[in-house]
Amino acid sequence: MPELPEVETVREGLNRLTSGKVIKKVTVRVPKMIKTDPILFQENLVDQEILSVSRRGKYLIFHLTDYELISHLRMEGKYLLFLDDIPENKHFHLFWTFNDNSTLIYQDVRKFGTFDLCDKGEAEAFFKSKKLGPEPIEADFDVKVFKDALAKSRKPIKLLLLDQTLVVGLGNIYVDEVLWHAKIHPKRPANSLKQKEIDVLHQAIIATIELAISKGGSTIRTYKNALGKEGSMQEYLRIYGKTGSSCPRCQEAIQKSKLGGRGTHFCPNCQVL
DNA sequence: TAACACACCTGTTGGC
DNA sequence: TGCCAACAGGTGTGTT
Repeated sequence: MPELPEVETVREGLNRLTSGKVIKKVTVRVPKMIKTDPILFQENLVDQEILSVSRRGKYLIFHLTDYELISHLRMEGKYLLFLDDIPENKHFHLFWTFNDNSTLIYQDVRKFGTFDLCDKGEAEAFFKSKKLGPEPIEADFDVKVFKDALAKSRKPIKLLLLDQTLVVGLGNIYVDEVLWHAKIHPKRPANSLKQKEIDVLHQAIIATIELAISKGGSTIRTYKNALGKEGSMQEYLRIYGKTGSSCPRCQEAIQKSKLGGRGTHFCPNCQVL
């Protein structure tokens, strides 16, 4: 389940493996994943060079000669590069064959991933239309702006952090982790948070994402990076997936409930509603 | 406009 | 052993 740290790790691998390659052929097996015109998608990508691969939130951006290709991995999307022979796999949905005969493949068991092909310079407008919040880094993520946004909503804090408008990159795993670190119950209304709690939460978001990136992300189910390697952040998770285990802080049994349809882990002692 | 429910999708898991 | 329902969850869309 790629969240920002996993996407960043994939980006790094893709940038290393594909920059400088020129696309010679595109095969799309699942057209519905292409959100712009699938025919134009196949035609326009031919002869395009991959200049670099960047990231905005959980989106990957392939910077091409004349276009910007925006890719979202959603739940289980992953990229694989084959230098020659390609094994048969029913979950391989998109193929880019390069000038050196290597092939980049997009694999996605659930077919949730999306692709948007934009003209050069239009990616920014695409992200603006999605109302994406700042990156969870000190330079972008202003605590005062964060505080003002929280004060305007009665939504449970977990759901607000998941919706990508206050800050990008958090998914179900890291939201549970940062709320545990900040000792905030996931169901707390956003506008009930005190200044000190917001400061701690703000720092927990930055620190958790930074640590996760340095560990290559978390491999919970099927995630692997573009080099086929697993991350190690799952060894540093304190609460996600630990239902019934002792809280590392107070030894109380960790509980799991549903919030917004998502499995939600919390310590009933440290994170009081 | 905000809040919420549900659809998308398929492999895995647990209960019977 | 086999069947079936529940579950996993990021995002878009529809409803209230």
